Amino acid sequence: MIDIAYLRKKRDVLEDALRKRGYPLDILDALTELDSKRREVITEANALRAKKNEISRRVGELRRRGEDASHLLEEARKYDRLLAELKEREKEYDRKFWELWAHVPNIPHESVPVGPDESANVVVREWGERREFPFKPKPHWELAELLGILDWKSASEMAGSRFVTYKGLGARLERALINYFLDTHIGNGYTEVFPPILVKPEALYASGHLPKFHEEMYYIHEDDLYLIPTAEVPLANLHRGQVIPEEKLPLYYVAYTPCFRREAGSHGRDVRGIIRMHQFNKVELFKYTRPEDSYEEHERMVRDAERILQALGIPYRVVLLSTGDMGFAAAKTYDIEVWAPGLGRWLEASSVSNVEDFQARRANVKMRRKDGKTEYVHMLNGSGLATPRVFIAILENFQREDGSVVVPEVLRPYMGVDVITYPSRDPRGA
RNA sequence: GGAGAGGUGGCCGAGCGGCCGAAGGCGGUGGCUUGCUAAGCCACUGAGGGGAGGUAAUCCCCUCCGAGGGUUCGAAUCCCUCCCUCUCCGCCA
Repeated sequence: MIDIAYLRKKRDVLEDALRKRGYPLDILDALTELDSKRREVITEANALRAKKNEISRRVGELRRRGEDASHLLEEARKYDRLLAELKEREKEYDRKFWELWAHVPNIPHESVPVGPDESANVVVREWGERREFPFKPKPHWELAELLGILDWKSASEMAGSRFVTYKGLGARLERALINYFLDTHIGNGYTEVFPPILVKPEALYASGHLPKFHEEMYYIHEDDLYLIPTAEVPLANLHRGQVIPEEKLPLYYVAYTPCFRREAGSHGRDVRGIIRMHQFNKVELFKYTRPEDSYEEHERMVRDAERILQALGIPYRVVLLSTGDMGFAAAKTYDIEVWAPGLGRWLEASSVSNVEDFQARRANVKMRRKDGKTEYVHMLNGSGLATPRVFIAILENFQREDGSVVVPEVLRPYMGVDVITYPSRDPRGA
């Protein structure tokens, strides 16, 4: 949610923002109309309430002196019907206005390239050498099959499609990635959080996932709870309704959670392998910052995510999303895409966004300046990283002709092996 | 799941039908005192919204005491529903 001042005083900025994002502008006229009607009714109702309050005050005075107040009571009752009707209209306009306003996306930052879709995205930098293979690199699902580290049959039988069972060194690799990501970020000053994975609707409203993305999430009707689609949700709710002293900012958090997505509307896309799953693991970075620091912190967050891929030796590129490709809440987003030679394409492993005060307004998170004034904080989120895409990149980039996979150096302490070979066996157990 | 207690401002904590947006304390800000520090003294210090005024200083009004309804001329205070926290019991990883 953005500041209404954009509608009232900076209409040109707002129009420009919607145009850049490819949103229709007609919503603004409706909003302005609703806003002025709403204000009209509020003013009228407030005046009436003031009158009633005044009468009540006088009744109180008379009663205290033991005098008769019946003529005032009669007068007060005269206002009741009028006030009741005004209240209704006030509520109605208010509801309509905020409902519409909640559909207005964030204002893109001036550094964001303008364009209709991903074709206008800009590759900011590329890191690492894309390896030349003397043989045809296999896609990860073939490698996983050869190594026996992913079990599709058991998963589909117990849970359906887009679920997988990691086995042996596959399970170990997954856990190694999670631990390595967490340990690295904690070392960079992020505080580890392990939050609830089921959350109430309010939490999703605050993060901006509701009402728009209900269909994308798993919902438990009996308890009115949702499975989180990303740890961004609980992390954005960590300080809901709070006022944070300026000197405590910035706050850095990192959380590992499983993430659950229904992937409605993506039937038939990425059906092979673990590119797109209903359940996957992700280590999420999150920051609360002062408004003046958020863009610098944004850059640092991207670097924090990149550092992991550098340490793993996975080639990647950083893409600055265009106005047409950015998410609803974001003011600026970088995607980090890893190279998957078996698939022959780049895969998004991370998305790092500065949402400025967009979520802070919804979640009502403010900071207190040294002079006592309060202001909304800025919030940033980014994957650091999503494991499946990194899992894929490791298998496909470090595969050998026989299908075995060399484990990146930094993961070896977590893995206990240098190479994943068939039969995949955990050296410490069966 | 059963029984009880409670949710008040940045925090703690009074108030239980009428100038209560809310005593008191802590914290914060400004000032005074002080050789410095510590202490002390004084003042200020919640949020959201609407309006007037130069999109200023400032002023007026409305709303908010977990959320939503209700009773009443009037509710933080009474009633109902929901949410949350705590204590005890039961159950359980």
